[in-house]
Amino acid sequence: MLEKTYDPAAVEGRIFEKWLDEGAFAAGAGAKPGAEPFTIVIPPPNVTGSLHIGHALNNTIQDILVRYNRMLGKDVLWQPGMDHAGIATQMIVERQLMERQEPGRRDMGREKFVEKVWQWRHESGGTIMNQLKRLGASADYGRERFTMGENGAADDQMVRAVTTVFIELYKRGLIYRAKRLVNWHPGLETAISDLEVENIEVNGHMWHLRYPLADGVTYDYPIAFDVDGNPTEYETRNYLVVATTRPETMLGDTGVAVHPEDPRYQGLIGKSVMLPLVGRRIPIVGDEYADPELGSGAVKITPAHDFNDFEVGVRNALEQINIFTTSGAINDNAPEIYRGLDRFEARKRILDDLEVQGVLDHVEDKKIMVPHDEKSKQVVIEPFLTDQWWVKAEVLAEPAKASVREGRTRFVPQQYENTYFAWMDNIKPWCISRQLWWGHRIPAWYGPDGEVFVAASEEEAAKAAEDHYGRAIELRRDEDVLDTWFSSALWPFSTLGWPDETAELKRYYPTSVLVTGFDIIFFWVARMMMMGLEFQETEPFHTVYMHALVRDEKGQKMSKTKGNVIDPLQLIDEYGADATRFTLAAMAAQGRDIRLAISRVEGYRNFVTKIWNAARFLEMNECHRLEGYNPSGNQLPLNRWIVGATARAATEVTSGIEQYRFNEAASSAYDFVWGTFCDWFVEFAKPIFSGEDQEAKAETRATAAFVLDQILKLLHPFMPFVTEELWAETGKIGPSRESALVLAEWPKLEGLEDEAADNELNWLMELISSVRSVRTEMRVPAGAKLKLVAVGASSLTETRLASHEALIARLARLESITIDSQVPTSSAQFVVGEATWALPLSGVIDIGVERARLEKEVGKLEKDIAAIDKKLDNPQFVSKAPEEVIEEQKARRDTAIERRAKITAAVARLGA
RNA sequence: GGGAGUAUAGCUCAGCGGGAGAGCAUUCGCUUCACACGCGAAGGGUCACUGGUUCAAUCCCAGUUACUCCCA
Repeated sequence: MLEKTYDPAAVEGRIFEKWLDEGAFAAGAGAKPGAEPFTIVIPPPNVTGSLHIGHALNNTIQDILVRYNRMLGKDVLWQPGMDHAGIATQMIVERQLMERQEPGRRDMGREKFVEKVWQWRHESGGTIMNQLKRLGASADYGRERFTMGENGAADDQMVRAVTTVFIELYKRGLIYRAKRLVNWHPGLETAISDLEVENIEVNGHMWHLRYPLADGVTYDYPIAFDVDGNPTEYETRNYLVVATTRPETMLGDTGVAVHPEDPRYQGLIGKSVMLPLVGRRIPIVGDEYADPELGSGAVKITPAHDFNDFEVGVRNALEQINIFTTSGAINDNAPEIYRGLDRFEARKRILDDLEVQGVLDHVEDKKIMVPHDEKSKQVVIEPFLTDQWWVKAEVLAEPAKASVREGRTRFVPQQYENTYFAWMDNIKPWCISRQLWWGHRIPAWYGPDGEVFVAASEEEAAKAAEDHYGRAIELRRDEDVLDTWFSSALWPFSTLGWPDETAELKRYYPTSVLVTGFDIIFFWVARMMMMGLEFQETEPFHTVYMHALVRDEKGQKMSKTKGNVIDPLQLIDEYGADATRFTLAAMAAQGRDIRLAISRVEGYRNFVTKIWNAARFLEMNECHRLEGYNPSGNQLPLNRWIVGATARAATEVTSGIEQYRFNEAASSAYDFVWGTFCDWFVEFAKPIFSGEDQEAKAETRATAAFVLDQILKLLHPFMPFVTEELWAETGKIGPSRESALVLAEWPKLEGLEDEAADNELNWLMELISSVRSVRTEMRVPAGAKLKLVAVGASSLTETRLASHEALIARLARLESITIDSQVPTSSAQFVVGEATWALPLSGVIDIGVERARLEKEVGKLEKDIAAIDKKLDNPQFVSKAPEEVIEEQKARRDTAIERRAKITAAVARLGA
């Protein structure tokens, strides 16, 4: 006997262990012979991460797809794993060393430090994998991969994959080394990706500075204008005003740009200014980058510290002078008094000095966008000129764009293709080197003259160097590591064994679908597409499903600082994994963010309990599965109806999942299970179970057990735990189960619909609902049993009444049901089908209330009829609308008129 | 500045050209032999606004307003 309520906490762990023990998640488990493969690679979570609500949604959707396809009998692989998160992991271990007051990274040296990080990875990294298990994710954990491999050794397959790709791309001229501006993190002292930079609007200033013209040059600057904007008055100036939001960078200025068409400054192009504080003579150049409308129209150019200035510098052959150290202090390229000052301290000092020297013209307040480190949002990112390794993403992007344009990879929802193209069309060279110790070390060695040798090992590099120099020579390995995403981009094939030609690679690549959030479309999709096409010649996935962002109830992004984070593990603890998953699935409408409300989770927890109790009820009534039960062989309309309804539900759930409309699949299942099976079928079955008709009882029991089986299957992808538990419980009696539910066959129900049975049961439900409704409106005490009189009943209705009398009496709380030609006096009346039904309520009925109730309905019918008449009276409608629409309108009109007549008669019968 | 999205019941959201829906909340009733995490019933909407297309618009198109996100 099942417990009264389902206790997820007591069941989930045990069920999960069982699945693992049975190898239910292993690649190919339960696959039919000759089955086609279905593959999903997990978007690798970060080894330092823990499960947040976005992961919960992402993995719930993957698991729904995986479990569904597994039940279809496909050869399913869900490949799990994590990435090594270069920066985050290194930071965690460094912080840990500090807390333990152990020697820091630089004190212990690279080798020892990396060892420490590995130790951390094995001891405390990857908690998220266990958290995914709590969610019920059915990935093939035996195949878990890590972007750094088992230990990072050169011969580890995951490391070889990265090395091979690097060397190949280098050979193909798609990787190169160059000195360019990068986004520099002065705290971590490494380059970071543009995608790790967040531009934040802050209150800043625009400082206008007077740069004195060299060689005694002067010019006339307009200071007054007529109505047409033509200058009427000039003053003679021996300086040029430039505007800047970052005055400290002036130490690195190597030019001033004005627009070549700007009449104010045209004559100054080719002349020079003397840079204040520094005393450097720098040229005035004409460049369209200078916007005459912005600021003074003249702009200082600091090629080494601004992305736009860098371009201007290249165009005009300006010098690049770096004035910062790697930690963001002023370096030796600046005048001595500023050296060693932090960049913010330097700004203050420089402003003071400029003011003293009369260089500061004026200051205005301005909202400015400042690049910040997107994780901490505290550190200001610095454009910084360094030697880095780059991938020609603009070349790799071409085939990746073609794949989507030509439909070999499609996005669901499709509108995300725009985002993809927008980014791909403007893709910039990808900086792949990072000044870290944790990561794939770049396989490049340098000779004493700076000659580069890219090779798979030190031996190979040494050999190449010997060939080059004609003698053995000492090489120095590149200190840097690769961007974590460089290795993640290989994930769809590196996890399958590449560069070795494994059976898995052959079988499971390309994968089927990538499930991810739109916020990381560039990280994942674009890079995996580029690498997949370059190294496997095939797109890594045919479908990219982009799911929504989970927000809080008010629509705000969840964040720790706002304190509005909903922890999925807490939800699982409180409501169970099934309710948590079902909520996320039910709210995952395409192209729309999810505003997660706890009340929804609670509601779906109730749904889990409801299913549990329905199963419990069946168990109590000996509804056991029957060997050889044939759902199309049912005799009773009730049973013929419910199996048909089950088939409809199965079709809806199936098509919902197939179309990535998870909310539709979930709500179809919910409506069927609660609204049809529990609310009606089970209620209808009760009198049969307690009745004497043994044949009807046997058929209904078997049908109930059959339908419950289908329900468990249909819900399994959404609620794996409770369904598996019930599958086991209901498997204890009757024919033995062929497998656990996780490997059971997805429902294939065809030819079970029966229109006659549907009509009969729909009539029955309408009749019962009508009685209940009238009872409530007439304020009949719930306990009171009424008489029901049918007037004007057809023979079909009489037959139906006869066969369902006990049932109707029970569910509508009736004392008797009779057929008469007259409506008894003092009756409440209603119409179902062709008949008028009366509930004699003498002494109870308030004629006024009853009249009002009926007249309200007449009024509603009048309105409906008028609306339909308006359509039918319109010749345009009759001539242009499709035939079936016209027929439908006519039919609706007829039934409404008929009904109106009956209710009007009922009103008349109430008398005066 | 460029791009995308969203406005439907008190709240959170479905609704894919012909009769406005769900869950939660609200109100009323219920020791109905699975379930109060329940049962039954009810109230509640100018489908943001203005035009257009169409025989017909919550739905398609254009514009307006408000909000959200992405990119600069």
